[in-house]
Amino acid sequence: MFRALGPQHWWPGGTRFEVIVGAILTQNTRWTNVERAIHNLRQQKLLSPAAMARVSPARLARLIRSSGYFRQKARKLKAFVRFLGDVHHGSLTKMFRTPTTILRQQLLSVHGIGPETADSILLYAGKHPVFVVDAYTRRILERHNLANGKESYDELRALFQRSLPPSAALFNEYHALIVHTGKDFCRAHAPLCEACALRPFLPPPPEVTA
DNA sequence: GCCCAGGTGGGTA
DNA sequence: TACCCACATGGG
Repeated sequence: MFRALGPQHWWPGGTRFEVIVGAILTQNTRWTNVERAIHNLRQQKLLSPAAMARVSPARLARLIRSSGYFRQKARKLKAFVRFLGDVHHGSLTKMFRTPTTILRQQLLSVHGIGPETADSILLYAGKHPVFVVDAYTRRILERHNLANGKESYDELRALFQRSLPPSAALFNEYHALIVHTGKDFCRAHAPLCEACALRPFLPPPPEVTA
């Protein structure tokens, strides 16, 4: 994938806080919709933990409207900056100095941060070597008979982390490439994929209803 | 019009 | 534990 598609440059320019905001806003949402919301927040100078802690939930929701679920996500952003203030004195530097497994547990306790968002924050904002699993990762593994669909998120994450060197740069690129190819991973890049080259793409069987 | 997107939390059995 | 469902905008 890397040879064919090159580096994906995920979250190269933004601040750590911007990456975290993006990770929350992009939940089940296209990145293009998130970009407008980020743009609004930057324009209003709200892309800092302190500023976001002060803004009203209603105004925050209005500014991030384009990213969908805007009331829920405003609440989630507020929950994160409150956590950051309460537990890490408002400092991302202090937060990311926390050992990976402990910080992961802390993040999972914050409203609106589930496993994928926690790992995206750890990896893309904090450069902690955790592998981010998403719906595409699961589909690709199932298609290649490396998973059966019953595994938990953490089991799939463990599969990658025990099979690869613990490199944040590698995990960054790998997850980004999986998301970039998305649902068309196998079809669009069949020449890269031995399993798919040998076995033409088949749509999933229709649901059988009782 | 319909489907889907870089999920998560709350409710019910 | 294992499903359901709400959350909501914007692009193909």
